Amino acid sequence: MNERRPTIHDVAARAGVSKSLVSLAMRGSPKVSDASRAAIEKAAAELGYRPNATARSLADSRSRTIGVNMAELDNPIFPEMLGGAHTVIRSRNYNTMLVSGERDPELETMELAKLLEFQVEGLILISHRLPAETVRSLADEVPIVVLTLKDLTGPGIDSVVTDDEAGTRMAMQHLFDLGHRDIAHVSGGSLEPAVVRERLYRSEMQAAGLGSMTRVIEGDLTNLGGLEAARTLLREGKPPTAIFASNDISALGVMAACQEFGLSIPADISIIGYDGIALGALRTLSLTTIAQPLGLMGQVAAQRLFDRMAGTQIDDRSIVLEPELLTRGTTAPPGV
Amino acid sequence: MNERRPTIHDVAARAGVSKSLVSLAMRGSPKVSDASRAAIEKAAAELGYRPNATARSLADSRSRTIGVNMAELDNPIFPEMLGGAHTVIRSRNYNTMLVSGERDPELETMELAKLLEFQVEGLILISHRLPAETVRSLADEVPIVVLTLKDLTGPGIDSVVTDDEAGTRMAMQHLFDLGHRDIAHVSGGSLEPAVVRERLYRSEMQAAGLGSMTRVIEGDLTNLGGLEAARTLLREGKPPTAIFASNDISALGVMAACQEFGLSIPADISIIGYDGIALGALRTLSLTTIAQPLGLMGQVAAQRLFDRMAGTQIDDRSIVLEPELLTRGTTAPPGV
DNA sequence: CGGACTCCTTGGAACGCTCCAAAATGCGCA
DNA sequence: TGCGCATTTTGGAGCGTTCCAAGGAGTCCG
Repeated sequence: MNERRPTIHDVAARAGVSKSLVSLAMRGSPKVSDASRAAIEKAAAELGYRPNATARSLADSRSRTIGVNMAELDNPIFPEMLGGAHTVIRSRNYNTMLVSGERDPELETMELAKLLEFQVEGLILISHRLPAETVRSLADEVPIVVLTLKDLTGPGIDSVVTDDEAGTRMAMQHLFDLGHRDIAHVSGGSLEPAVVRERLYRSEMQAAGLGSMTRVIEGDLTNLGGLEAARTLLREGKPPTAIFASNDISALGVMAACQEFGLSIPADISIIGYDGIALGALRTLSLTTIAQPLGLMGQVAAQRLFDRMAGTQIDDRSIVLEPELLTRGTTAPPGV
Repeated sequence: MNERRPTIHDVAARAGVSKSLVSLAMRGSPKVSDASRAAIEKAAAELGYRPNATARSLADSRSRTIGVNMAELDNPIFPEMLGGAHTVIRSRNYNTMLVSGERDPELETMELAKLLEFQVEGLILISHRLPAETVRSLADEVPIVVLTLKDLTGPGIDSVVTDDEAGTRMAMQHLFDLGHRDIAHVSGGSLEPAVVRERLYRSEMQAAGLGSMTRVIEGDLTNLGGLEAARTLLREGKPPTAIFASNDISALGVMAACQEFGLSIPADISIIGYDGIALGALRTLSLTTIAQPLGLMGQVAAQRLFDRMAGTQIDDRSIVLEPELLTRGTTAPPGV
C-alpha cells in the first residue's frame, strides 16, 4: 500500500527551503513570505504530504486528544451525552479517544491507563465503574470531569449533574397535581442519582401526608429490572394509580408490565420516568418524564474540561443543570 | 498538577541500568535477567512511570489505533455496531479514535484527515456521508472496512453487510404465511440497503401475484419519516392489512401513526420492521423485525480490518452475514 | 556608506521511545 | 586457564515534528 509517507523533509527539499520553514508554513505562521508559502504548499500538495500528528505531539508535548470513558452502551443516555461532548471536543480541534471497560473495573482501569499513556490532556467519565480512589489518583495526572455523579470529588475532578432533588420534586408535584395519591416508586439501586430520587420520593410523600402510602419496589435502572419490579408490585394486589420510575429505561419496563396486567396507560395507571431519553419521545411510547439536558451535559462537561486544561481559575467543582418536566402521554388524572 | 512525567531515562538511572534495558523490560522481553527486571519494575513503580505511547508510536511507527467514523447517532444501529467493533479493537490491544462528521461531508472529510494524521492503522466507516472517491483515495493510505454498504468498493476497501435480499424475502414470506396479501411498504430513500429492500418488496409482491396491490410510500429511515409516511397511507382510505417498513426506527413511527388512526396492532394491522435494534425488544414495543446481527457486524468488520492490516491474503472484499426473522408482537394473521 | 531594524530563514537540539550492532558478562568444558 | 558460546546489556542512531537561538537579506536613515 504505502511505501513511505512523505515527511516535512521531503516537502522542504522539493520546495527548496528548510524543514523549519515548512513547519512554520504548515502551522500557518505569519512570518513565512508569500513566495515561500506558495512554494511549500505546492510541494506539499504534489507529494500528498500529511503532517504526522504523533511526531507533533511528541515534539510539543500536546496530544490534542481527550479521553472519554463510557462503561455502558445499553442505556441511551450515555451515547447522547457522548454526542454533546464530542461536538465540543471537535470544535476545539481536539480528538476523542473512546474507551469502555465492559463493566469490569479492572479492565476499565487498564483502559484508562492506556489513555494516559496516549497523553490525553483530559478525561471525561460518562459512566464508569471505577473505585473513587482510582479516579482520584488519575486526577493528579490530568483534569477529569465526571458526569452524573456529584459525590465523586477531589482536586482535579469536576462534575456535571442535574438537580435530582428538584427533578424528583417536579415529578411528584406533577402527579399530585393530577390528583394522584397512591404513588409507587420503582427504585434504581445504590448509585447516587437513584438514591437521591428514592429519598426525595419518600420525603415528598411524607410531606404530602402520604407517608403511609409510600411503596418502593427495587429496580436496577434496566428495562428488565423495571419490568420485574412492576410485575412484583402488580401481583401484590391493588395497583397504585401512578408509578414513578427511577429512570426512563426502567419506566418502559414498567409500562410493559402494566400492559401485561391489562392496565391501560394512562387511563388506569400513570407512569413517569426520569432522564428524557430521545426514545421516550417516540409517539409509540410518549413517555412523560423529567428530562435531563443530556446533550448539553456532555457539552458542558467538555467545556469545563477545556477550561481546566487552560488553567482557568474556577472555584466550584460541580456544575448543576436544571431538569425539566416533559408532559407526554403516560400521565393523566387517576380514573374513578 | 504534573511537573514532568518520569521517562524511561529516569527509571534507568534509578534502577542503575541503561534506558535500552528498561525499554526491553517494559515490553516484557525474555532477554532481561530476573534481577534487572525486578530492579526496573521497582524503580518504575516508585517513580510512577507510565510509558509514553506517543513516543513509542513515533519510534516504531505503529499507532496501535483504529479510526472509527460514525456520522449519525440517532439511529441506534450505529452505536450497536460501534460496540461490537470496539470490543474487538480493545481485545487486540488497540485504541479506538472516534470521529463523526455531523452530516456534513466536508467536515467529515476533515475529520478523517485528522485520523490519518494520527497515523491510525485502519479505518472503520460505520456510517458516513463521504463521496465514494474520497473513500477510495483514503483507502490507499490505510485499509478501510465499510459497514452496510456493498456498493462502495475498490482496492483497500472491504465491506460488511447482511443479505438484504434474503432478509426482505423473509419478511414478505412471514407476512404471506400469516395470510396477508394487502401489504404496503414504507421505503427508505436512496441509500443502498433501502433501495434493495424496496426492490425486493416489489419483486416478491409480483412473484406472489400481488403486483397490483403493490403500494410504496416514501419514508426516509427516520421515526418521523415513518410516521408521516404511514399517515399519508392511512389517510388514503382503506388501510392495508400489513406494512413492511424499511427499518425499525421508521417502523416505530408507523406504529404510532396506526395508533393515531385507531388501528390496533396486530389485530387490525401487522407491522414488520428491519434491523433488529435492541429497543424493538422492549416489551412495550415488541416489534417483529428482520434482525441484522448488529454487534457481530461491528466485530466482523474489526476482525477483517486486522486481517488486512496483517497483510493476510483474502480474496473476497465483502462479508455477507445472514439476517434473521424475529417474530414478536406486531404481526398476526389479518383480521376478518 | 554604515548601522539599526525588520523580516525571513536556518540548522541543531529536543521530545521519549525502539531498534540495532556491538560489547560485556557468565558458564561449561577441554 | 582459556576459549567458545549463550545470555545480558549498552550506546547511538533514528522516528517526524517543534522550538530556539542565531544568521542572512533587505530597507531606511543619518
